[in-house]
Formats: sequence, C-alpha cells, structure tokens
Amino acid sequence: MNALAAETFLHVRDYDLPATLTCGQAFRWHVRDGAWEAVIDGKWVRLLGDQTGIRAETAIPQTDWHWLSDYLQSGIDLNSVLLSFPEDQPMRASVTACRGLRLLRQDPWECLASFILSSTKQIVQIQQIIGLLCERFGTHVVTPTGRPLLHSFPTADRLAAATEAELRGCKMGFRAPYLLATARKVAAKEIDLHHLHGTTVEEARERLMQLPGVGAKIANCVLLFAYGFQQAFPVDVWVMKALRELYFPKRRPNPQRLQRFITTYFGSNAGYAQQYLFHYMRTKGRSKTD
DNA sequence: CACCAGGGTACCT
DNA sequence: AGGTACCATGGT
Repeated sequence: MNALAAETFLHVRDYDLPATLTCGQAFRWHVRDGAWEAVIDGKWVRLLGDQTGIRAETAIPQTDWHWLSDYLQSGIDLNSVLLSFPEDQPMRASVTACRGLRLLRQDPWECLASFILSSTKQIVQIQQIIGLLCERFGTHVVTPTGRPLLHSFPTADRLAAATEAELRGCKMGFRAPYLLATARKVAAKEIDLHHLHGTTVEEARERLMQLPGVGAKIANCVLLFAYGFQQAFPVDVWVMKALRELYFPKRRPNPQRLQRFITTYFGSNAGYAQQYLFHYMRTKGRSKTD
C-alpha cells in the first residue's frame, strides 16, 4: 500500500536540499530512503532533489503548490544573491563550499517558538526538543500508509494551555517558561505575528524583542527565516567566530562597531551572506558526508 | 570528564 | 552603559 495523493516537480537548479534543510534554520527534516520528509503547515511532504529540480510528494490531494514553492523559495534568483555578496576571501570560500544553500520562508509562529528553544543548544538537540514538543502537543498529520505517525507543530493556543512542567518534560530546561510566556502572549493576541509582514524590519524586530526569551539574535532569526527580511543578520557563536577570525583577526571590535560593519559591509542580502558564513564555519574540516 | 552549544535575563559595578 | 552568573541538558 502506498498511495501518495499528489506530486509535482519544481524546476530549479543550484538547490542544495540537504544543506538547506539541515543548516540550522528549520528543525523538522529527516532523511528516509534518500528523500527528505517533514511537516509543513500541517501537511506531510517528501522531497527528492536532482540536478534539474525538486520532486515533491504529499499524502493528501493538492492542486495549488504555492505553499511549497513559497516555503522553499525555489523561485528566487540565487545567482543575483550570490553576486551581491562582498568580494572577499571568506565569502568566496563560503560560497565555494556550498553553492546552492538557500533560505527558507517558514511559518512565523513555528520559527519563533523553535528559536526560543534554540538558545545554547546544538542543532541535533533542538531537533530532539522540537520532536518531543510536536509529539506531545501537535495534532496527527495524514501520512502515507506504513510511515510512523507524525504530528503538526503545536499552535500557540495549545502551548498556552500547557503547564511549565509539561514543557520541561520535552527536555527544554530553562527555556520552558520563555516558550510558555510567549505562547500565552501570542494566544492572547498581545502580538499579531501575521501583521509583522507589513512593517519595517526595525518595527518588527522591536515587537519580537518584547516577547519573553526573545533577544536580538532570536529576533533576527525569525525576521530572516520567517518574514524574509534579508537584512536581518543573526550573530551566534559561529557567526561571531567567523567575523572575528575572518574580518577582525587583529583585535576584537566593540559591539557597536561590529554592528556598524555588519549593516554596511554585507549589502542588501546580508542575511543570506550570514547563512553562508554560518554553514561554512560549521562544516569546514568535516567530511562532506557527515 | 571538562567544555561547549544558532541566548536571554537579572543583577552587579 | 558594560560585564557576569545563572538557567537545563546532552554532544563532543
């Protein structure tokens, strides 16, 4: 038995599916039989990439695939993005190491909640926490027969109704009160995540940072990975390492000077450049099959 | 077994 | 304004 309900093919070149889906912007993807599977907006999906594009399969009928091409951002002109990067050795090395790395366009709530859980955690652990969270608070998702049961990412309403102890049970530790408090603010409509699409980066960032457990770094991740603000430039320990080793080898610049450098040097696609640096720093020195 | 991980917050000078 | 301990848990 089997029965995939729908499939399509997205024609796109230079799309590195493995790198894009595992580089720390989304946390629910896993490989099965050489293909990538996850739940997007409550829908099970399976992706298989080749040189000419991405084949996609779902478990329920689809007529309009816009939700998927929007998520994957398969329609953007990657080459013009790469051409907008500063021409320096670190950026060249980063692009050479992984031409085809893309930025996704994710659901704001899932992205926000996921990155609240990301603080001082390794990517594998974030995946584990989110897996438990979905299992315990998400709803069942239709999958092809024979697959393990899968769950949607829990809504803010559902998490707002949870207890801190239940959330701590998902191994998230001290992040539990942050996630709970933010879920309650979203559920109570103290912030309208959808509305941020129509604002400026600065206003959106300011609003996000008013939420418990959301500082500049996590806000920038959400701005970049969910809202598509390409100027947003999250600085975590890896990106800070890249900036210091590659651009400021002599002495460490103060935070203000560093921020000034980021906003002036990397151009209109600074967030994209940041993701290439991040991926480069994390993978260099490892074998490519890891 | 130390040390570190896609940080934020409260509390100190 | 700028530094620092603490938060919880698992990988390396």
